[in-house]
Formats: sequence, C-alpha cells, structure tokens
Amino acid sequence: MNVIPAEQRTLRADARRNRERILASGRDLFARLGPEAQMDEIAAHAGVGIGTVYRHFPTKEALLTEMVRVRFQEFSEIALSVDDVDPREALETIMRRSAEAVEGDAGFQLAMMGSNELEWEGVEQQKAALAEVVGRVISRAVAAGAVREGFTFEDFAMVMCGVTATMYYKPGSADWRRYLELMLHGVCAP
Amino acid sequence: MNVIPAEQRTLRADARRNRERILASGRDLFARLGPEAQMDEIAAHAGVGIGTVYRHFPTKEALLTEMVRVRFQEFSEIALSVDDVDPREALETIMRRSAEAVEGDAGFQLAMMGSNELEWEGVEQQKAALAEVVGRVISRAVAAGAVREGFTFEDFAMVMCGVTATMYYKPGSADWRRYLELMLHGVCAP
DNA sequence: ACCTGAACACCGTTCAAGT
DNA sequence: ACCTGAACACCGTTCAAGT
Repeated sequence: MNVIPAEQRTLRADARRNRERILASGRDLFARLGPEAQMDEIAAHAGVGIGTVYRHFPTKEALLTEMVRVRFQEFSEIALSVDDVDPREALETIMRRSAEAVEGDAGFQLAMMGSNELEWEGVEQQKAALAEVVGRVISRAVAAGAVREGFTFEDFAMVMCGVTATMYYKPGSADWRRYLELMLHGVCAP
Repeated sequence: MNVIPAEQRTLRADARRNRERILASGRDLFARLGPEAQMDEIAAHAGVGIGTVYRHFPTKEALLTEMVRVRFQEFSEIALSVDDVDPREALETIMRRSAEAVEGDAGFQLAMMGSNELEWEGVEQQKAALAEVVGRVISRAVAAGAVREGFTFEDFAMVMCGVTATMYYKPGSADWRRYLELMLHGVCAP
C-alpha cells in the first residue's frame, strides 16, 4: 500500500546497502539464468532473507521494473551526451549505445518482452524524460531532412523494443546490429 | 520418451477429437488470458481431464510449440500462393498476410517471445520448408534489384519476429503495420 | 489404447516473531 | 525501522486406478 518509490525515501544505511545488493544480484542472476532465476536465489546471493527482498520489492515484477527504470535513466544520459552533434549521427549513436548498454542484461530484456505484466507506472516518468531528450534530437533530424517525415519518439521506442527482442531471441549474438541496420535503412533497395 | 510427433501417429477417433479440442481451447484461452492461461482451465474448456492434456502435450511449452508449428505451416501456404507474382510485391504480401494471420493469436506471440524455452525441434522442419519458399521469393527480389543486396531468410525471420513482438507489446493496436513500414523502407530519409 | 483427477513439487508471496 | 525464514498458495506435472 506504500506508494512512495523506495529510492526516494531516506533508508537506514543497512537497508540501502541491502537494496543495492538485491538489485545487483537480480541483474546478475537474471543474466545467468533468465526467467528461471528465483527469488530465494536472489535473496541468498544478496546475503539477505527472502522477506527483505519482498520488503524492498513487493513482487518479482517490481524488481524487474526497477532494473528497467535504471536503464531508462541511462538512456536519457546517453541521449543528453549527444544532444548537440549532427542530428542524424546523434540518433544513430543513441540507438547503438543504448543497445550496447543492455546487451548482456537479460533481466531488462525479459522485462521489456512481457511488458503487459510490467508495472509500467514506475518507469513512466523516466520514459517521459527520455521522450523529451530524444524527441528533440528526432525533431532536429527530421528538420534537417536526415530522417523520414513523421518519425516519432514512439517509433523510436518501437525500434528499440525490436532490438531488445532480437537480443533476447539470440543471446550473445550480434544480430541486433543487423536488425538496427535494416531498421535505419530499410529492406527495400533505395 | 515418445519422440514420434503425435500428429503423425494414427489416433483413435476420440483421441484425435480431444487433441483438436485441446489445441482450440489453448488458442482461445491464451488469446483471452495471455500467459496466465492455466493447464486445468484449458483441460476444462476442452472438456477433458488434465491428464489427457498431458498425454497429448507433455508440457505447456509443447502445447505452445504445436500452435506455432501450425502457424508456420500457414505461412508456407501464404508464401506459396504468391510464389509467381512480382517479387517485391510478393515479399510484402507474405509479410503482411502472415502478420495478419497471427494478429489475434497471443499464444503464438507469447511462444515466439520466450523462444529459448520453446521446444524448437518440433518447429524446425516447418521453418525449413518456409525458408525454401520464402528464400526463392527473396532471391528473385534481390535479383530484380527490388530488395537490398544481401537480404536473407534469417533477416526475414528477424523482421517477422519484431512484428510479433510489437503485436504482443500493444495487443489490439495496429502499430505493427507502422513497424513493418519502417522495416521495409527505413528510418532514414531516402 | 486412452482417460481421469487426486496428489506431488516447485516457487512466488505472506506474516508472526525477532533485533 | 528493518530483518528473518517457516508456512502458505498457486499451478505445472505425475501416476495409480479406471474404461
């Protein structure tokens, strides 16, 4: 029933440490085991009781959601860092570097796939922030005639979602680069 | 331990009827409930005992696999039906009509997403058959200069996988058409 | 040869007791 | 204020008994 995001409260030092450990263990175990990763394992790996995991993250989905939220934050930082370069190149760089960031993060990929079950409320704010930064780059690119008329942030999100799906589909392969290449330049000959 | 695909054996009339009912119930319930659809519900909906479901499909994944296999068969038929028309148009038609076929089939989409868990052996043969028919169309399209050099069946599969992911992501929306449009003609301006 | 459903196993989640 | 882990609930799967 507590709706205040845990990371905004002031946590006792040990609680904050536990929270970080649980997140790190989650990333680690989801990457190694995929959806099979169990809550007890994550607790054990983090060196806490199962109850502590549930105190910080009320459901398994909530844990995944937080992992996604942190990545979205990272995407925004990536986008900000190229906000002033040539728009076409900026857009490509955002996509490529964001994709590279989550390349080994099967937890993120997993969460993105089963997105109906994800508690998106927690991510919405981060997504809105991302939309603003990326939206600016897209506008510039469209204005410069470098990206097709009518391309939107939602299209961008759809492309990135496809990249994520490709990564999940063939873990460890670089197929997603081919995928991004096709998305950027199209299947049909010029 | 029985490795003979169930559909190739001669089944007793009632068993065959049960098998079809279970498949139909699976399609129906996965479409309505997504991954939450339970094996008991599917059994009840099909009017059989839970043991009968497991006699025909040894795991939940096996049931989903068979649903996928049947769709792949359908894709091959679609591809065959346009084997002789203008290759560029043929390829677009295959993609569009295949996508439309699975638009409401959340079970198929679900199975495609969590594909590591899927028992792909059952589908491989159908996929190989599809590769042959679609590969022929792609070759003709590339030769005609209508599709970019180096485009392969695996690229085709990747695109279709992305379409499926988009459908699953936003059930009931037509976003996948936009997605396919981007894939065919690219994000970057010509 | 096939069907049935009670029983089992596994894993996400809760909650009473502890510091 | 936070932690712990035994106990519970749910659902995929099995198997002994039935036709």
